[in-house]
Amino acid sequence: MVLHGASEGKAAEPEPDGPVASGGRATLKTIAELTGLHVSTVSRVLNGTTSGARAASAATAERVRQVALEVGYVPDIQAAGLRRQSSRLLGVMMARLTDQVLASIYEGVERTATQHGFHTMVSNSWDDPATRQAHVSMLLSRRVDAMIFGDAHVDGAFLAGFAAHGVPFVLVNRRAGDHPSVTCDDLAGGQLAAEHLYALGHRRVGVVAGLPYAANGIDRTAAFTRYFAERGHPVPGDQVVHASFDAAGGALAAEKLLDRAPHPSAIFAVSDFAAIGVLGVLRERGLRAGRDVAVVGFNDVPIAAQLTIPLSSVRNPMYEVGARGVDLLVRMMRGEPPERITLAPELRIRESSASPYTGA
Amino acid sequence: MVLHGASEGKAAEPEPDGPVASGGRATLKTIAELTGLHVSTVSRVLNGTTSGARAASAATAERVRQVALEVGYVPDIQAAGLRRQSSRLLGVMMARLTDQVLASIYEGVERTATQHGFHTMVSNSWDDPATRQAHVSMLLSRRVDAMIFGDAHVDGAFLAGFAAHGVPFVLVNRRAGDHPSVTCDDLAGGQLAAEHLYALGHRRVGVVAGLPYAANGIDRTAAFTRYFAERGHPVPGDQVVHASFDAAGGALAAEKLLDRAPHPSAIFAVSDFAAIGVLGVLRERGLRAGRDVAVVGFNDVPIAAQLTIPLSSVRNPMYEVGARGVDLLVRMMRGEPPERITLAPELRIRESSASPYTGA
DNA sequence: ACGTTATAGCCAAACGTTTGTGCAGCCGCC
DNA sequence: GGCGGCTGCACAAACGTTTGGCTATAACGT
Repeated sequence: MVLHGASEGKAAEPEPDGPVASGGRATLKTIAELTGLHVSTVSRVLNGTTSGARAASAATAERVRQVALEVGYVPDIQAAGLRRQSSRLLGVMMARLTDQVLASIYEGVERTATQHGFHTMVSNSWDDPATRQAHVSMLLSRRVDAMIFGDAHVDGAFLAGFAAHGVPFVLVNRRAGDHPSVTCDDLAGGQLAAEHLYALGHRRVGVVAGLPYAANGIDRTAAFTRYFAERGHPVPGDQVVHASFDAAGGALAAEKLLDRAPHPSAIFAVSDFAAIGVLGVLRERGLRAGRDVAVVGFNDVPIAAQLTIPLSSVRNPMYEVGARGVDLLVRMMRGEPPERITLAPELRIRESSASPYTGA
Repeated sequence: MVLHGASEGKAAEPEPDGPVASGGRATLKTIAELTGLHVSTVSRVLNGTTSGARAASAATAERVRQVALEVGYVPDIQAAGLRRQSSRLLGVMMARLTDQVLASIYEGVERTATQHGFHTMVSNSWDDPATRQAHVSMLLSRRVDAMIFGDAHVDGAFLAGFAAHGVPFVLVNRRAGDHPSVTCDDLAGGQLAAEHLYALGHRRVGVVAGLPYAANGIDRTAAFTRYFAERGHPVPGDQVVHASFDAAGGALAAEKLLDRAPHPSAIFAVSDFAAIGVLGVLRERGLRAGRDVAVVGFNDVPIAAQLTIPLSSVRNPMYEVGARGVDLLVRMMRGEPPERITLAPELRIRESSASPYTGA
């Protein structure tokens, strides 16, 4: 368990005639000199190329591994990547990891990438084109083998340019154009929320719609409003307000929605944190969520169920989205065709939307 | 803004006599051949080594930059790192990025590292030794120039071993031993919470203490209980319960604390998300936070103020912790001495602990 | 005995950079 | 007009790997 560097060896150890490079960290050369073997042989042993013709003898292999352990050899992936022309590195762009949804997706990405033998390098783009561009250039510079984008804009302008690099990529969380992607089935999710509120008797509803360039918010909103429109209760344009996915955005949007008289009897927020912002504003105005105004969020983050007024939400399999995204990417790198995958959402009804509309 | 690869050039362009390596992506060699210069000259130009004696002429430099742009050259940092023996990469270990506190700290780390010309590579350790070890080995393999640990265990066993690598590091979020670190002043923070609740009249208090190996939780708890003990109201051992920092952990701990009769009149949770778990349990038991039981959290995450019962909290300058951590690390790499820095917390009183204890 | 084949390992080139050194040409100076 | 110093670039050696090709020995079948 305890690691130890090359410099930790016994100082008085008698050195073989040749000057053993004991200066910096141990490299293949260090081991080669110590064992009297050639560096290529050491490399093959350590890479487990034991199968096939090129294998070393069992005894040699054992000796190499022994010495490698002793000197605390740790391979230089940079050098290997240079030679191999592949970094075994996946670049990941997220809008921001303080968004728990994106952090959860990233966990799925990281875990699954590790299983496939890839490392990941993640950056926050803050949904800002310049920052995104800078970080992507950085990742390209580090020769990532592929990319995962969790911050796509629905217009797909950036991705069109990026595709020219020939680096394979898949989108998670937000789809865009016909690029390969793994997302929650946001249309189905939006409809679930609509069905639920409609069934409760709500007809005057408002939507906190998320950022206008994010496909997840767009789809959730579109399916939701379509459902009401199809039943003869179209949602007026001013009752759909765009805002950031966090609590502050939700609060801002709620202010606008509730300034209208009569205020909506139900609010659908396309993100739980935005919904929490809505709950806060309701309380400030002396309205009780679940009684005066029904609230439904999206994603079903862990705290949704723990809130003082537990929040109804559409469950988004976030970890799964990340995991499946990497799976798809790996398949694509093997030459399999790109896909657009959607994962099924699930409605979780809680107190914030439990009681039927009384027409108050 | 739009990127374009080397393969995007006009196909019919007449090539200079030598075979121009137009196959894969553009390298220094590509540019060298296109300009008729030597690769070393190109390198110097592109690295902005314009100062001093070795500079290229202004005309040459301009031509090089022009061609570099045309062929869409993007440097190979791996190769540069190999030669330069420094990756300009900072490794970051966090317990898990779905913890908004750690994600915020990471944002500070990422931003500040970028300012200093470093890239960051972050991994989730899940507070699990084996996973931590695996990811750290990975980062070492990628030849990180330094490390930031946000997941230190207070015993410091792992770090003692790690120090042998000679890779400089600083701790953020959780201190350990006398390793350099940047943390919130958790002792001061715990005391702030204690002073506040004591002043309100609470004498029978409980603590949700966080994970037993996390110094931040330990310090916050220690200062809190010490304050009460010094005033003749020691907190019984069974009223200090350890749990994870998230809502689930807080809920679990709250169950235990409230099973006791009489239950505590105030609960201090060393994390806001744990506090939210506490709020949930209070509600389930028909107790009202802020009236029946005062609750104070820690960190002051954005949603604390937005909750239906806004949560009192001790503000932790999380972003700042990350940023200052990198600053310190960079200074250390320049040879300046290590430090242990603490940042001042600040009490934010809200409804969850606004009313004085009535002795109910 | 001899050709064939498998085994075990060495050799060297290559990946794309950076950087110390060498070397022309040119300018100015005495 | 010789010479020192500067300018502007080229040369080549690294950095640590991986990998195709090669060689020497051994085993083996005929």
